[in-house]
Amino acid sequence: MSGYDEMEKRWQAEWSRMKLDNAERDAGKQKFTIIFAYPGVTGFLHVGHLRGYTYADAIGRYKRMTGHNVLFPVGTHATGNGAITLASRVSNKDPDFIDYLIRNGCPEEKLEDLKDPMKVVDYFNTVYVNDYWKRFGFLADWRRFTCTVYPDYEKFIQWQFRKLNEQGLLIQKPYYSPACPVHGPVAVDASETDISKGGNAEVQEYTLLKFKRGNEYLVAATLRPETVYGQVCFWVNPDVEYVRIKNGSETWIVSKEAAEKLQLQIDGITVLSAIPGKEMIGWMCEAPMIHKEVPVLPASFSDPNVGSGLVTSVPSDAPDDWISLEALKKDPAFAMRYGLSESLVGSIVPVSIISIEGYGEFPAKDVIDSMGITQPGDPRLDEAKKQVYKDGYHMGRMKDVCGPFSGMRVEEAKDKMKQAMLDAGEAGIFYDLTEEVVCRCGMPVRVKRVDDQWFIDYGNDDLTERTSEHCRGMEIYPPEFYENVHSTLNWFRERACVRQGNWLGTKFPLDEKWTIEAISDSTLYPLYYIISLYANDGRISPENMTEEFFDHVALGKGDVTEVSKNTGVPENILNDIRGDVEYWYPLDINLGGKEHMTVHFPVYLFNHRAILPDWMQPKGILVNWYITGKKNKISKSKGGAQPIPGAVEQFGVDALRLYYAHIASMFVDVEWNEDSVMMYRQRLDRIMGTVGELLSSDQSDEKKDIDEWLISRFNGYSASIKAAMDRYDLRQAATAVYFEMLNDIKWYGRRGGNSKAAVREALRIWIPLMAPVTPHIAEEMWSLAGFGGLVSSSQLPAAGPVSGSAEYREEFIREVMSDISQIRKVTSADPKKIFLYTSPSWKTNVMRMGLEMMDSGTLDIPSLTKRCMMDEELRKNGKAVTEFVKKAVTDLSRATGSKRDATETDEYSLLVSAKGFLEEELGAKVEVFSSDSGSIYDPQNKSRAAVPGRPAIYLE
RNA sequence: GCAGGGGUAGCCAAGCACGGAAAAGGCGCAGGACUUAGGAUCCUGUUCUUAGUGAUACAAGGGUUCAAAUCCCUUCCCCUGCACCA
Repeated sequence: MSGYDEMEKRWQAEWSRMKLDNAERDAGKQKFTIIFAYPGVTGFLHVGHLRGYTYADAIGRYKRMTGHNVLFPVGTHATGNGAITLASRVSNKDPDFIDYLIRNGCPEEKLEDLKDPMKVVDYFNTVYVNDYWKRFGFLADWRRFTCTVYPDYEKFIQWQFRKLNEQGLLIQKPYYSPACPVHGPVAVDASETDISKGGNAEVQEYTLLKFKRGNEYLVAATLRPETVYGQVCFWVNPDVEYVRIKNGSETWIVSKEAAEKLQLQIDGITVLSAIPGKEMIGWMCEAPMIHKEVPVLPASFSDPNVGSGLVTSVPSDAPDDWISLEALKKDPAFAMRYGLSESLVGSIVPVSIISIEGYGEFPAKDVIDSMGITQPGDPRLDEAKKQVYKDGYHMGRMKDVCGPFSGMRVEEAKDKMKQAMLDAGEAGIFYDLTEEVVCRCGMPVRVKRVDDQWFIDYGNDDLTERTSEHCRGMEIYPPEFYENVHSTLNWFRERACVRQGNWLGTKFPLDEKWTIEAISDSTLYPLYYIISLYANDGRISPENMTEEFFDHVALGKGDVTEVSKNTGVPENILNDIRGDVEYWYPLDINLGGKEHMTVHFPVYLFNHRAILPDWMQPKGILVNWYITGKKNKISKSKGGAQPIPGAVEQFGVDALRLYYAHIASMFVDVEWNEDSVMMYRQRLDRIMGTVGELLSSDQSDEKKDIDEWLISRFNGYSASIKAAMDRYDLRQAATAVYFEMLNDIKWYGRRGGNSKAAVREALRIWIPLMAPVTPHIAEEMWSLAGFGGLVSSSQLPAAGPVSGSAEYREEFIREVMSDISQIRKVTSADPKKIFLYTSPSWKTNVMRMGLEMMDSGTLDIPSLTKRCMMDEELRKNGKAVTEFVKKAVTDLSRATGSKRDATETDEYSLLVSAKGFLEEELGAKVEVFSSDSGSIYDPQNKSRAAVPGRPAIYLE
């Protein structure tokens, strides 16, 4: 129990009472609009998610305190089948899931409700807003909250798609998508939201090779159509039952499983009859492209679930083929069992077709040999296959035996040969998943052809170009993303934007049998936060939100009176909305997790560019990396991380916020670690304790040097922190605020600083700087200091002047102390007396001359020496001067600033004034001498080592 | 496959974009102070060397430069994201 609960809630209530969270248009103030990419409603969030959100709030708060009118709206994304899945798990009384809900604080009586997907959405919306964002002290404009499945939001999305259509950016074409027979298209991805198995599967394109035998075809599926010139035989699994199928006018033979898959991809396929694999062994069939008769041989590796279940054999470049052929040759008895004569098997010789640097005639053999694989079925064959494939693809060249493709690079030949066979009717295309995928409902997921799939045409050159161009003028962090966002935009092709099946989401306006897919309905939405305000309080309703309405408020089209008449929205409301849009748009910052670099951000940019005018184009993007779990990622679905309410209770909100802000740069992943958060908790305790002491201790009105130092330092921080915050570098800012400034305050006290005025001035600088990241404690201390008002609504004071000399003088003292303790350490002595000798003034003079020459660019050892020797006084000291000049010149060429200060500081009186302090700190008597003065106590002649900025030291 | 990031002290992590003083800050560790029993706090130290102002480091190896963790090249090793998943 942190005990901060009460304080946090008190200030949150106060901010709310003062309406700090509401964003209202104010023409006299510069606006700043920021959002974070809203989360999907898929369950409880964990501490990792708050990282990005916290950045957004801290930035918003900082902007508020630097003269901006800030709009920071939030929402959620419920499109998809997440809520449906959750609801069905509740309906099915899935014990794990029920337990998960209860454990995360869902009241038991709520469960009945959650059988309804929309209630699930509502429930989690409440949790996100109240338990996470409000609890974290965010100053978001809650009135604008929206969710992608709200009827008004859907109107907006439909409008957006009409606009895309007007631009000619919606296109239709066939598409191959993983689909469940019951639920339609499903997402196959590592998070396994839609599916229960096979998250790593990918859709792969196979080339179907047709091997003619009489009037039917044995159909093999291959990933390597470029190897057809190396075909020497054909593999059939003798233990598998295959089927004849009718495809148009042709009869094909494939595995039963493949037939089922093909039916989803090719119309009119019917199964004719079964045929055991055994029966086919020994057949001869004509290989495509090369038109040679090849024998059908038995192979156990031929899997009915993969591809067509039949495999063409290219031993030269396929390790499986090579090893299986070898095995067959070595075991004539086995071959005989299938009626294969030894001479037939023996006559099959691999054909070398691809030359790859570093490989011999038969790449497959080379890999097998180097990996030490000796028989079929070795699990490493998979790896061997990948190796040969990869090297062949990138470095390979087709050999002379490859007809018209001879000499081509494999990369190029692959497509050309595939196309040639397709054109000749010798091949087909088939899509399959790389591993078994099972839907949440238990049905197998297969690749299905969808004929009239709609796409958004992100491949459009003009759009890509204009979007890319706009990005050059944006503020995009990290810089790497600024650089490579262009290649991401270029890489984008058509993207399927609608889907069918049991999904929550907006109906596609051009054809309502489709539902708009989850990424596509979340591209232009920041704009909707401006309008949602009016929808949420009932000033407008979904029925009002026609195309004309959005054209007017978003694009400024049409005449208000006319639009008002047609939409039923009063003119003044239309004017207000339009005015808000003109004021708040575009977005200054869109903040999202690193995955969005290739997902949301590109489409966000594209859609803005496609639909909205120049002045509404986005200004900034900020990407945050993740908080990860130990070893593996913490994830929403799999859990493993601390629930947010528990963490809040344990550490307090501000400690968590500071943890996010400071633990690492935004652009690296961080492993979640409770001890680290605790450390930040303690640091905040220390700061509050220190400030409390400062406020309660007796202070004087007396002015001291150290006061000037403190204020100078704080002014310096104030400026550098603002600079850091302007770059959104919260970490650097936090280092200064929570570490360096505290250290300085401590040093100030140690040096005897206790001026009431200086302390108050320092706190007026310091506390507001804490407000963006740790607003609750900042507010608490602000009020404790009696500064009046809320620090959260105050403005950061302008940074005052920095005194270089005050800071140098203090640095000088610290270095003297450091040198003394250094000497003490090496001598392990415990001196009773410490003698300090400041530099003789002739050295200071030499240094000054050096600085002058440096300024005029004429500094070097001989010139400075010469100049010194012209001086009567210096010449007396000839040898020492030459030596010092050497040193001074090297020093000066490294760092000039501190040397300049050194020549301008009266070190003797500075040390004398610090004498008391030094004696106390060092626990010894301190004597200060100037090397210039005639009679000094210096038994070891240490004083000759003294230089400006570095007094000599003698311990005794 | 496509695209991108990184290797700095025992650990985390700044700095590298605009090359110029062992390299911020934190953690950990060691000593001390304090005074308590707190997941305290405060000092000091933490590459080596040395009565200090010296030497040497930034994955490895080359190069450019008066000067490189920072720029260029090569090699090795890690990591991340990738479209109907948000």
